[in-house]
Amino acid sequence: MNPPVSAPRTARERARAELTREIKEEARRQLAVAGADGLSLRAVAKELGMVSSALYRYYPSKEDLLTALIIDAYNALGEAAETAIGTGGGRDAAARWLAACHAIRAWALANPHEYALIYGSPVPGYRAPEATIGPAARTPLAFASVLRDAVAGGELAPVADWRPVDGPLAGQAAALAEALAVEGAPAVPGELLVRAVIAWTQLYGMLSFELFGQFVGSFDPTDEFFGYAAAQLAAFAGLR
Amino acid sequence: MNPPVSAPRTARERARAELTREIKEEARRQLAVAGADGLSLRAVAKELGMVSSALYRYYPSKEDLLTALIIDAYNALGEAAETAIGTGGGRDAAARWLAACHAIRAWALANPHEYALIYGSPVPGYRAPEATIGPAARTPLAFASVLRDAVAGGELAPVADWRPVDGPLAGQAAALAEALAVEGAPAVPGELLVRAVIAWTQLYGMLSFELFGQFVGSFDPTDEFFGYAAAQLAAFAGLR
DNA sequence: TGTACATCAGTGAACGCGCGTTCACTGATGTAC
DNA sequence: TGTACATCAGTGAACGCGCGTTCACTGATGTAC
Repeated sequence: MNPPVSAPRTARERARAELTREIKEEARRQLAVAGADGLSLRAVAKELGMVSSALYRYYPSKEDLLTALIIDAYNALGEAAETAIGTGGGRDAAARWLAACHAIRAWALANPHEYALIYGSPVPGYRAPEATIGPAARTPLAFASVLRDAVAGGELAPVADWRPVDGPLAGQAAALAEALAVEGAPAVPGELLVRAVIAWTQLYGMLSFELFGQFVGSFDPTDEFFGYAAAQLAAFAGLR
Repeated sequence: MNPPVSAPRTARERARAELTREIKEEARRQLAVAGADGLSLRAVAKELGMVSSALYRYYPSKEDLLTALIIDAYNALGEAAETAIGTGGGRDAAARWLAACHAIRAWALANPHEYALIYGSPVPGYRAPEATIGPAARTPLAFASVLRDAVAGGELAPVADWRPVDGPLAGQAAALAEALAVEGAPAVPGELLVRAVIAWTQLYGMLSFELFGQFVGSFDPTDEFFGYAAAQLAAFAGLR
């Protein structure tokens, strides 16, 4: 009946873990209403029935609380992408890629301020610490796994309008391919990577336009356009 | 030797016009350093050797000053795009489209905070007034003029990987085509519009990634990638 | 051209607000013997 | 099991700051006669 060793044991430790979480959740709630600039330690404390100075037992500064929110947002988005992509299960690479695109959009629409926190204009004066790098990489790595599977499974169609990737760009692509390489899996060609990153940036361009209101008066609501563009760009990248 | 009637005549009017401009320029300078949230009327006034309440003779509120900056930013970007596109002059549609893409990137890199002001996450609590709509439309309208010229000049290549545009998306595209129609010019097909907007969003996705630091560790510096992607997407849209 | 009045720019003080963070403290929880 | 001490959570007051905006005012500029 012993709890796992890593779990908190004493009442104090349990209370601390819980409050650390509750503070973060209340902060996230305020973020959703007022955006990153509207986040106020005093307001968070008041909502939790504490005095503002008490928060400093849990987060050494406002910046640390913000970092925790950013890491959570990256992880939530990354998890959504990973879940949508799954392990394959009979679906082809294009279907998995598209599922990730739609999952990312769904998450962004449900959490617009968290999306803005990680993909919008940087919070002035905030410098992302190293701890955010891993979580930030989850979504791109999930996409990369689809590319690897597509290469391994021969699920790539010859792409039209081909322009050779050469010069410095070829070098960058090769370096990126190496960084994404996985033991035992065939390497992802640099050209495919470049096209995939193009599709990836298009995805975020659409999302930012939709969330930040740039589509008002053209493709608004954006559902159809999004679906069309995502499918078209998966094909553009060569996935089938 | 009379000055034009619309020009300010009295010393008072001249001083007012000049200070209105100087306030805006000092505000822009602070924007460039600290971002939209760092913009402070008191700091602007201090820098100009005035007292903060004096600004209210020129802008009724901080929001109005921000609106002026936003309008200026849209106009500056629109003008850069229009200049790059020009009136044709022997260049084909793809070349003009690409020139606009590169001009927009150059402007964005030179004015990152102004770019963030108009294309980044919305300033919390700020609601863009109607006066921003016209300036905001300049850049998309400039792109649209290239599409019209391409249609008129038969400069469209058949696009590969074609997916039919139908359902609600076709309706939106048709409505947009109508809104962009110009007396005497052939209509822009909805399918072309959809593809062009895809290319357009990809452009801003790349720019936001580059400016907000998401390319660090992959395609950074981004010059080559940008050039490749822009050319590839102009072809994707069917421009040649 | 000169004078009387109206208009307007800019001042300086003040209002009322909210913020992040520090610090000495009290009282509860946990630990060692 | 009971006691003495150490650890830690949370309090409340305070510091020092900057913000947008209002308002009664003075003095300069412009205008009508």
